Amino acid sequence: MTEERPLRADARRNREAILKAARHIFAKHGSQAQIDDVAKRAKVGVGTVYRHFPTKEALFEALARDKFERLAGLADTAMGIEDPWEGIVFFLKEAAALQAADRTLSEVFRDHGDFMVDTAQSCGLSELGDRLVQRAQDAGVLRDDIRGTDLGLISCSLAGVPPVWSWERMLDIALDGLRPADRLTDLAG
Amino acid sequence: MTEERPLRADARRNREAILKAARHIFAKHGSQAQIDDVAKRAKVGVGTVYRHFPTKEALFEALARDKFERLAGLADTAMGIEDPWEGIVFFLKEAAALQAADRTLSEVFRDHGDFMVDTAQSCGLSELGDRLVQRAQDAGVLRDDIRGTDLGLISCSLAGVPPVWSWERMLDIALDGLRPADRLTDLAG
DNA sequence: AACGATATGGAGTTGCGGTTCCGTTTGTCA
DNA sequence: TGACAAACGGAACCGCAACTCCATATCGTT
Repeated sequence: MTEERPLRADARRNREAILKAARHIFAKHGSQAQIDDVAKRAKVGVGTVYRHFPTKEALFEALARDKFERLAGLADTAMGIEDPWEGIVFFLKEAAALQAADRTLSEVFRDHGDFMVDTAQSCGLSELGDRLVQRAQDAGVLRDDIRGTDLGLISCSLAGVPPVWSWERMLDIALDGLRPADRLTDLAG
Repeated sequence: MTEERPLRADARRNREAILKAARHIFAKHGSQAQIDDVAKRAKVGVGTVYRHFPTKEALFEALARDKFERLAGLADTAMGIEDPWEGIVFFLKEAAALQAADRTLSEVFRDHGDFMVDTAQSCGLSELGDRLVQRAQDAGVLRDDIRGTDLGLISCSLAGVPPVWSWERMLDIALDGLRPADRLTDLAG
C-alpha cells in the first residue's frame, strides 16, 4: 500500500531544512507559529512545506515526536549516572530546561495529553521513566509510593511555571516531596 | 474626564448576561472562545458585546480580574481556618480546582505573567498569600524557606498538569515538599 | 542529451472570526 | 405621551493565515 520510494536528493535536503527552520520558529511561537515564516526561514516556498507536511498539525506533530525522542535520550543518559537520585534530578532538570526553551513541548503537555502519553510510550520514554524510578527506590533514595508516570507529572507541572517565576525553585520543592523523609534541600538563599 | 453616567437598566442587565455567558464559554474554550458564541449564549447581538467590551481582549481581562478576586476570597476563607497548615492546603486545593474548571485562569498563568502579578497585587491576593505563609511558619508547620509567592508558583505548576493525570497527586507531592521534615503524606493507594 | 517523474515557488483562494456600522428599538425624563 | 439619547441586533466588512494550484525547474535514468 504505502510504497516507500526514496526521496529525491533535493527533496531530502529541503525536508531537513524545513524541519530545522520549524524547530526554531515553533520553539519561539508555539503552535501559532506561521507556516510562511517557516518557509521563509527554510528558504523554500510554502508549497514545498505542504508537500512534505500536508498540514500544520502534521508538522507540529513531527516536531513533537522529535522532542520526545530527545527526552528519551535524556532518560537514557540519566540511567548512566551512578547515583540514582542524581539520575532523577538530572532528568527532571534537563527536561524542564528543554521545555523552557521550547513552547512546542509544553504545548503538547498542556493540550494534547493523549498524544503525549502515546508518544512517551512508543519512544520508550515511559519504560525508561519506570526504570529510573525503580532503581532509585531500590537504592532507598526515593519514596516508595512514587510511580514512573510521576516524572511526567512533575515535568508537566514545571512547564506550567511562567517565566516571571523560576521552574528551578518549583523543582526543588517537588524534589523534596519525592525524597524519603530525611534530608531536604535548603530553599533559602 | 471619564464622566461615569449610570447605565440604562437594559444595558446593565445585558452586561451581566454577557459576563455570565462569557464566563461559561471562556471557561471551556479559553481565550480562543468566539465572541459570536458568547453573544448567542447571552441572547444578545455581537454589537452589544462590543458596546460593553471594546475588544475580545478587554472581555478576557475582565473575566480574569473576576477570577483573581475569587482567589483572593479563597485566601481569605483560608485565613479563617484555625489550623494554619489546613489553611494552606485548602487554598491550594481550591485554587487548583478553580483552574481545572476554567481555562481562563490557567491561560493567564501561562501567557500573561505580568498581568497575573499585577492583578494578584492589586486585589490583595499577594498580601493574603504572605500572611497565609507567615502564619503557618509561626506555627512551625511550614518550612521557613518558603515565601508567599510560592503559593502562586505551586498554583501555576498545578495548572500545567493535563487532564490525563491528576493535579491532586501533584499537589500531594508539592505539599510534602513544603512541610518541615516530619510527617509526609502517603501517596500510595 | 533527452525524457519522464518528481519537486518547487509563490501568487491566489478560501474560510474563519474579530470588529464596524447603521437602521431600528427601548428606556428615561419632562 | 412625545422626544431624544442610549442601547441594540446582526449583516457586512476586512485582515489574516492555512492551504491549493499549476507553470516552471530539477533530478535521475537510459
